[in-house]
Amino acid sequence: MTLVAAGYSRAAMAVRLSPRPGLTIGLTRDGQPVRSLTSAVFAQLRAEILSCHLKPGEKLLIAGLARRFAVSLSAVREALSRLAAEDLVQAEDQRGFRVSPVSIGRLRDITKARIDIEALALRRAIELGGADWLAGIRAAYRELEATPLPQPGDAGARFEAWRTLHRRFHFALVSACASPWLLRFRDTLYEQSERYRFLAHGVRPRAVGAEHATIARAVCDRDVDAAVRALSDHLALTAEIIVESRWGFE
Amino acid sequence: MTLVAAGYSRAAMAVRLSPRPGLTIGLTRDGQPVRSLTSAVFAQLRAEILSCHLKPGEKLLIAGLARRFAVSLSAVREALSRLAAEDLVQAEDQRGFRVSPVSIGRLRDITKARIDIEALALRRAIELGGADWLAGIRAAYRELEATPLPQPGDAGARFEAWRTLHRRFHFALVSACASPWLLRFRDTLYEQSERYRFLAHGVRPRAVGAEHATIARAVCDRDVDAAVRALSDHLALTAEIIVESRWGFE
DNA sequence: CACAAGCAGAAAATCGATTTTCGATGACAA
DNA sequence: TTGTCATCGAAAATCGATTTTCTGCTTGTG
Repeated sequence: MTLVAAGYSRAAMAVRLSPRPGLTIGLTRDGQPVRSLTSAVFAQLRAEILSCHLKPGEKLLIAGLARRFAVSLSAVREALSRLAAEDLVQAEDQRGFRVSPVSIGRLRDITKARIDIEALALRRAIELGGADWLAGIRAAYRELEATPLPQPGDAGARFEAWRTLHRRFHFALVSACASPWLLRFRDTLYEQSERYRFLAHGVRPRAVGAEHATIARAVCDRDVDAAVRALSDHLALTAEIIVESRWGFE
Repeated sequence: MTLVAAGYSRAAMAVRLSPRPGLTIGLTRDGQPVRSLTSAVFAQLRAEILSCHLKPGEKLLIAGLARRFAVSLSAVREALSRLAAEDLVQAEDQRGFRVSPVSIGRLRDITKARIDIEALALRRAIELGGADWLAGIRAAYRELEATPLPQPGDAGARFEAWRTLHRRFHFALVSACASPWLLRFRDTLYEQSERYRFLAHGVRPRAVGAEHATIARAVCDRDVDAAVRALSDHLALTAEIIVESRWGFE
């Protein structure tokens, strides 16, 4: 029966994915459930890199990861290849993989490019977005506001919760931009900066809420220039704070 | 001895790479020689997709490709994963890979995003570029001019030669932009449009040379607005022609 | 001492056998 | 007829054994 068969498939996948230590069944970035071991490994590694659990520059031993996740070498290799494509890890033929390094220079580049590209996307979104888009922004903003900013030393879950809402708010702003490619690039850069954001988390008090409010207000007023300016300032300030913090790697 | 050992390595790699039918030792995009089978397969597939030898939408059977290149399944899988990251192929868990489809909508998106991003990069390049940069542009322009535009029906090699120079000219324009991320995104989009360019090659006579000249002149005059305008027009016109051509896939 | 060559263990890359999933086809009941 | 469900070959995914390459250490030499 299809239902039972499908049920069985899901169950089988759960059986295959879940009992592996350190591997949790998650969702891909487009909200699809993970349907293969490789994707699960990919997601797990990605999360660990973004949260700097795997440190910038760290060598990634394929055999070690395979043992840790209880999967085969190929699964790990493929996951690493995919991460390399987003520049979260770097690959060199015959020499394996390592977590992409971080540096002030890279952060500056990411930030500048991000400001430019977010601006492009935001302009288009303001031009094209309808009432539902604005409603989405307001909802995302309210949710974000309602969630306490995680304090340094907070448990991972608390941090994750805020992080998800923050991501969602920023995505809501540009979601009406109607250009898959711009959104994709924006997403790549957002992800890149997430790692840096983590490194400098909580080093300096800051009125993030007010900044978000300014952006949201300008967008809702459809004031393109003010919105772009507010967003740019927001991103630039984040980068500044991170640079100031002089984090532990480099 | 180190030297002999190194020589031996290279020879061994050549032995391993070259006798495979349909697989040629090439260079990676950063000019490094290909040092692994996987990279060779990646490069080969990429070339075949860009030249539409592998048709948009076509299913890519892993086993078939592995047989064709005389390599293992894993090598092909990994190559395909990498291609998926650039959106030259699409992957779906448990369902394999296919060449990314083409469509008017996608072309429009690629073109719009490309115009925006090339403009960003060009502005920065004009701002930062020195004499060597200008010299590079002039050299690339002269070389491109000296090469006859390939006619429809021309041999692949002729086509490839022009294509390489064209790529090099456009890259020269923005090469001084000093932002790895912008350049990377630009490159991705250039590559994407190459496939479309191929589909509509030669459908309508056009003064490409003059367009390139206009761009080069404005850039050499450091006239930012004129340069950006000329480049945008150039890209937009290309897209228009392709759309007009109503190519055979969709 | 500085430097080349040789060697051994570690790690990456490759392979093809095995397992799992997909998808088309046909049987059967409502 | 229409919609389920079982079946079966094809294709994808996974695995771990094998081969190749790298890397650090040791030894020998000028």
